[in-house]
Amino acid sequence: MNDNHPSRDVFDAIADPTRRRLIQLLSETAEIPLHELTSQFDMGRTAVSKHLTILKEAGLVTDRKVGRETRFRLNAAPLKEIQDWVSYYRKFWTVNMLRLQQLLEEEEE
Amino acid sequence: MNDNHPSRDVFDAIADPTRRRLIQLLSETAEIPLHELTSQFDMGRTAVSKHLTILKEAGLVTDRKVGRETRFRLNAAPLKEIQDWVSYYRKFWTVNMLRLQQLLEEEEE
DNA sequence: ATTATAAGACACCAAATGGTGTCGTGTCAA
DNA sequence: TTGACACGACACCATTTGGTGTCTTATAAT
Repeated sequence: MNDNHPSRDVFDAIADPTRRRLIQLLSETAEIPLHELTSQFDMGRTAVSKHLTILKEAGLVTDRKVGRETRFRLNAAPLKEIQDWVSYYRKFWTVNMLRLQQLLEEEEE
Repeated sequence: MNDNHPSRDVFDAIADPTRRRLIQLLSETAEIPLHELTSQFDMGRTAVSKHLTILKEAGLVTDRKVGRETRFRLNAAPLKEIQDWVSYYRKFWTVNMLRLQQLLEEEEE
């Protein structure tokens, strides 16, 4: 069970807009070959492939060879970590905390 | 009302673990001066200050000068964008979609 | 008045990032 | 069997990133 994948931070993986768009595309179809994904972007196959590698390292996509194609699929499970993280801060924006804190501070002075 | 801040992508801002820890620290106290934040990290003041600048550009923190200190505070509101984004993918991990898709595919072949 | 503290503004640097182009190979089609 | 296609593996490059150190200035403390 050796890993082989250098294991990426999921936060890091979703930081790039191209990778978020890849995730979006992969969520729309069960399985998509590289060349088909590439045609959706203004960049070469190599670049798209690199982004997919990063997503793979974060566990967000898996791939398999079918004939001469490499087909990619989404595995959204690691995104749970993002939701867990962000949900903690929800209480800080539901009320307008910034305004609240400012008022509290003006009083204390 | 000109911006002045180059406006950062929130996804980009939270990609760095140091910045996430800063957000964590700022969520625990209403307002913290730079030197106090710096003491929590294994890096110089300049580095921490740079991270805070990035968070500021993303709108996640605000700062104000008090005496010789610069005090920082959290503004979690922009994190809503993260939650909105990730919540869309929740349906993909609630069921074990990966396994499900694999099964569907084995059938179709 | 002198000294210590807090922090902004730089200049600097190594490593990572996000792209490119090319070459070689396996696979499908004519 | 010949050619086109899909892709991995590189080598390469400019820019960004994430850190450093130094200098200067404003403020606070003694």
